[in-house]
Amino acid sequence: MDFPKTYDPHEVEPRIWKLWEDGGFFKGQRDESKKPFCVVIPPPNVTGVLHIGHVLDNTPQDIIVRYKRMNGFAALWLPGTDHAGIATQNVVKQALDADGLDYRDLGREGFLEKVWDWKEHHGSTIIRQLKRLGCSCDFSRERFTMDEGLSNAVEKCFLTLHERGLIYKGPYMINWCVRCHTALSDDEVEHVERGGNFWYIKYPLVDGTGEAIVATTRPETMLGDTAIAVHPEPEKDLNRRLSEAKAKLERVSGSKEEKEARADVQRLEKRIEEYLPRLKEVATWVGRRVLLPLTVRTIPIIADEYVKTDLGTGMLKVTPAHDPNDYEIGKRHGLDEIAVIGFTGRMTDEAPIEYRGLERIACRRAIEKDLDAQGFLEKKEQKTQSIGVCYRCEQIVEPLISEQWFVRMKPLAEKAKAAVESGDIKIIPKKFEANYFHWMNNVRDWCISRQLWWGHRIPAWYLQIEGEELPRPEPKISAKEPPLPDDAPEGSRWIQDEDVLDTWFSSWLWPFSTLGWPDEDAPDYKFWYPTTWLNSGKDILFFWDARMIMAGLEFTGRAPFSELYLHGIARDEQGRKISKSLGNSPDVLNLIDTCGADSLRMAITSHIPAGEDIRLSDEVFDFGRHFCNKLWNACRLIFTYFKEGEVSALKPEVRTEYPEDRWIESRLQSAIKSVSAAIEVSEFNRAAHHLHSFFWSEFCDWYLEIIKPRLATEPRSADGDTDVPSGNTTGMMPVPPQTVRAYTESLVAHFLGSILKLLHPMIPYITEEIWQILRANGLNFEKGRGLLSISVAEWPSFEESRIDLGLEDRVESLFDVVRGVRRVRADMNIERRTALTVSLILSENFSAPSEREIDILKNVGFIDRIDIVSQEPEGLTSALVAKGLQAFVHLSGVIDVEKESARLKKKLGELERGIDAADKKLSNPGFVDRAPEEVVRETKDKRDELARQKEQVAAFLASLQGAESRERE
RNA sequence: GGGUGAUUAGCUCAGAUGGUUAGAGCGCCUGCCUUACAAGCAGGAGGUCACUGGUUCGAGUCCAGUAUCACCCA
Repeated sequence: MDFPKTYDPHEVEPRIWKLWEDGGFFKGQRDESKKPFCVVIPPPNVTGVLHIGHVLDNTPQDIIVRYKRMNGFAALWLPGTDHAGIATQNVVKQALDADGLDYRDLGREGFLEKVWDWKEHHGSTIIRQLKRLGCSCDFSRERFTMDEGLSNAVEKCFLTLHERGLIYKGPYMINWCVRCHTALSDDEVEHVERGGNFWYIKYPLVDGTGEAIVATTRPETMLGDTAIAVHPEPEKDLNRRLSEAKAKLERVSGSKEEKEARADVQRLEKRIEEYLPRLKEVATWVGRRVLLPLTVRTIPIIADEYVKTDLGTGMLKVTPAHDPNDYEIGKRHGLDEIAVIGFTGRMTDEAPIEYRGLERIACRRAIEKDLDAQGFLEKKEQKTQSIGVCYRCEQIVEPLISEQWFVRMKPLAEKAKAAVESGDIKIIPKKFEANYFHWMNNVRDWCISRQLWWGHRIPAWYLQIEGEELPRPEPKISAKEPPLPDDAPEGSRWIQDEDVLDTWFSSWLWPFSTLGWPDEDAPDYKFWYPTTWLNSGKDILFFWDARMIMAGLEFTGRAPFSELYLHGIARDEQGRKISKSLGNSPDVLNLIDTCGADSLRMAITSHIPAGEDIRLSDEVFDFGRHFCNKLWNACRLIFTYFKEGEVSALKPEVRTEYPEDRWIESRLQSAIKSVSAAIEVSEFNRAAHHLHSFFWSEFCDWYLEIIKPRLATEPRSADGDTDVPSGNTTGMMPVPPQTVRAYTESLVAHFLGSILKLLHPMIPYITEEIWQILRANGLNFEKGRGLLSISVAEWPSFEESRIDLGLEDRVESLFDVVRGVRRVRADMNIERRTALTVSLILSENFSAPSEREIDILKNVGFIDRIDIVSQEPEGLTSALVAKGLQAFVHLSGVIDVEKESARLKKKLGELERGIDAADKKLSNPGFVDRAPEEVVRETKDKRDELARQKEQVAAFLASLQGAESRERE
């Protein structure tokens, strides 16, 4: 097998996926000898197609699952989809529309058949696409919220809640979407600012002695008015408001809020002066009646404190059937609820005959015209207002009263709150706990019925007695049709509730229903439940996560997962939410096609801040692309040295005579430690950054450059004179004699193997492809199953003993010399082929460089000659200071003295700043007395080192100027 | 109206438990097609850490307030 010049994800990814699938590496195995680790996928909508949100959602899951799998856990990532009631019904309806069919003509059964049909043919799109992203789910366990097992779970859940008195049915003001024909939960209503009007309508007192004037944004609802409300004690109320406003003014006096507060006080004073008499007058009207314009009805004037005294006319029309606040007022006063707008958005038969059947907005226009014509319209003002629209179709939501099913949430919330408080469930990042508690403390009952056909039908049955016009209103709760009562006459029957349950009512059971619950003996449930870690978008913390916690505790008695990881949502470059309607979504499949799944994953992983939103741009994607390219090419370089024969990648001992080996080994250990730690606490961006910098800036930029000559020039066979005696190692194991080349190859292979493994959870395809190429060429990276696929290879283990900080320091000093030389070259425009000589002066604690160290300096610094000297050399030099040593680059004939002194002066400034900072601390008695001893000592050491360097730099500067004038002479 | 969060380089973001001269990628400037990579290499410029106070020997980090933005809820 060859190592292609470029990585072609389009060709590689399907091949690798097949390898994984054939190998069955992602199948969850209930291995009692291993610790279980289970993640259930947040089920994507069955109508879904892969978009950037899914990438954000699934990449972290795959990273942690692959990581745990490599760490020897019995890992299971359980995939599936939800049935997405409204969305799916809409999709199928539209498909039928396109064929010229009306779903209503098919009837409920016929329509559902079509939906199932659609699901069978199109429903797995998103699941197929998850595979393209590289998700290591156990696809043999794919679940669907409408599966038999999950439907049983829903039934069981409903019946149990009903038994426990936590489910009830009742009239309720719901948000109704006249287009989707269903109730929307509060969460499904979006609030938008839109232009609108205030209509001022006159309601004459029936005795003709005056008129009430009310302002409304929805004049068409006046047909359903059943009262006019005024504030009972306007004077008291206004004075209270005024004194509060004054108190506030006092409080914010002097701040920027003062202006606003002062305006508020003035507004209230003016209101009291100009409008209070009128308010007091109308307050006396309570109990009288007004004529409802355009109708033959009269309605009472009532007193209610909800009416605002400081705004508008101080009179409020009350329409209990069409406004949530009015509904509450109506309840308090026992008002009639007259529904003049129906579920289709058209006026009902309760409206006067000329308006019946009109669409609500058309009706509004007709009402305005008629009011005006009959002299009931006082005026009309423009006003922007916040209105609720359906999150799915953006139609204006209509508040309507209807019979709905509810879950009592308070009792469930108590336990769910406690689970997070006690730490049984950890929310990551922790800051979201505040949101969680806030929601739990203010939880409202959950309306779970939806007026749809597609979904779990509510298991409630109404008895239709033969001969009676309507079914009995009291339902019987039962999974199956109950037997008829003995006394029911012939022809009687049970009618099941028409409504279905909210889709979230099945997804809140997902962590256990997918594992076999309610069968508590189901093997998967026993082994993997409770699950370990759950990922979700922060936007569905309440929709889904909080409810899952409630359901888990209520039905299984256990928290459904122990860690809840929340990520942000995707935005475009301008910071706008990615949405279908804006059309600002990147084409994910196209990105995968052209750049590869790994590039996308790496880009996302390294850019997603913990719990914050991610701004996507081409630059972000480039980051991942560049990284994969770099990895590929580095491996290709290494491969060119390997391909001649078999190399053992089994961990060799690191020999002492190669400081670069010990250095990179030490750095690798740090990387293993920090990457593992970052993944353990779900900080994936941190893991990505560690790997990026370790691999690129250390492994490639330094290590590979240093060892190239060792790989390229040393003979492969042992017949040269390069044998190294055994025993000269840092480790315990004796090393058999081998050539330098063979030793280097196996060492590099070992490093490479570790790097590939560390990267694999983030970029699975490319690492697997490289693993396979190297394996096919005889590299025995691993024993056992890991040989077959890196996805089941063993995660590198951290070995503290291989970290050598002293050595890292020494090597860094050598690198500083190289960096300094490069800088001199760049500053002075010295070509690389121009020979340079460097003199080194060592400080006491820096032992003489070995031959190998001198070689390294020469090779990567392109230095021809290095002398160890004890005194600053004669002649023009550029001087560098590093920790433990000074270096002089001989520059007679090439130096630009001006540039060089400018550089030294700048360096001097930097050092002085550091010394000043340290001095400031050290001269502060508080610091010396109170700071920890260690910190003081470090600061002192630091100061001494900087001072030493400063002295040297100052001396260089002086001698540079001296030498220059001497040369000039 | 209530709640939560954010504000660090031109841009996107890192900066555990307060303690080196605040970092990276992209972009920018200079020089390089050096036999893995121009999607690259080497070097460089660029930040009074939103503002004002406070706590502390010491604040990008903790506290209070202000401003701006975002999200959630009403």
